[in-house]
Amino acid sequence: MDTTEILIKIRKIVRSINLESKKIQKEYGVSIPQILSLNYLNESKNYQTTQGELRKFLHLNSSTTSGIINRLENKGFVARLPKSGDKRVVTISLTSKGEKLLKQIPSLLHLQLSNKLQTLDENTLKNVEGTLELLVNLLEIDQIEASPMLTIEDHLEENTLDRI
Amino acid sequence: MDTTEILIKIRKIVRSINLESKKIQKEYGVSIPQILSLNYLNESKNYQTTQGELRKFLHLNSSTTSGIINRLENKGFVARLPKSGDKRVVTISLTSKGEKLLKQIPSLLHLQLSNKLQTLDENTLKNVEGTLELLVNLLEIDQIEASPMLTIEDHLEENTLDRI
DNA sequence: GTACTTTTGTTCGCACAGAAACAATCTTTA
DNA sequence: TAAAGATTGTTTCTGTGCGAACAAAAGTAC
Repeated sequence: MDTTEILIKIRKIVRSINLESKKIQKEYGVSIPQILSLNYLNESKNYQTTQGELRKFLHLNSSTTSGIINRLENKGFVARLPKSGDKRVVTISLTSKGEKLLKQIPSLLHLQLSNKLQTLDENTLKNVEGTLELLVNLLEIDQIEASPMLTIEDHLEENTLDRI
Repeated sequence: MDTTEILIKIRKIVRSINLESKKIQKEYGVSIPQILSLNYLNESKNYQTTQGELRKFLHLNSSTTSGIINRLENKGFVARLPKSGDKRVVTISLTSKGEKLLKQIPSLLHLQLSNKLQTLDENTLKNVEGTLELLVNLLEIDQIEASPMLTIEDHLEENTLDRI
């Protein structure tokens, strides 16, 4: 029964993170995925990116990414600029209002989980990382198998984008 | 930057599990939370339980649990029997249709994650469990702090229910 | 150079998830 | 016993997340 306990533990971890996301949303009006998006924009060239780049960074479905951008756009933190050469591509830009917000929000490093993690000693932290990496790999093998040809490239690309 | 990488890794794990849940839902018409609920009912006395018990087992919000029961009820796998002594309490019962479904669904142990986990050797598996336990504890401390008096009991109660 | 295919995003429908507000019922207390 | 409070669920609102269907634009083939 070890494996089902692992499933439940993962569920618990997810739930805790969701709860923290809700808390942040209540305080600052933006959720964690929204903050991750704003952060990505803030560190992008010209404070701009495209839906596709953001999608790859967040590892999310295109429709989900669209929804997150919609909410940020409605609040005025982000603007869609459909101007570029390829007219299919929508350029997303951080607004000054969005930049102002980012400065007021405590960095993600101040999240409860991050804080707690930093209290761990070096070896334990490395172990945590290694275990998660193991789980990620265990799970991602199937995704590659279940996907068409391009996925292996996507996968490599994803890994190179694994930074906040 | 270790901590942000950990956050992203957790996101990836969650996403994989969600994808699997969607796949199961497409094949069998029920999602993982719904299957967990049916399983719980199947192992309960008289194939019956209450919303509150199920909520504690799933570690979910009352409104979320309500929604899951609604979907199961609409499909006829579960019935609400408002008969018990305490008229606030809603008894939930597994229908024969629900029992039939459960027999056709491969056990949760056949989930991809579970299968993969079983390929690991004893020590690695123990390590995975330990790490997740560590994360759970790290995260749950805050929930207790942030909650009113009863929470500590709730927490203990939750732990005794941590089986599928 | 028109027809087919691919790429890029959006929209819709669904499920999950939580908070807040509410209703109904039970319990306590004054 | 009548009023105040607690408990149990539901409903409503919002956000995340995915797949399917779609539209628009770009690229390819013939």
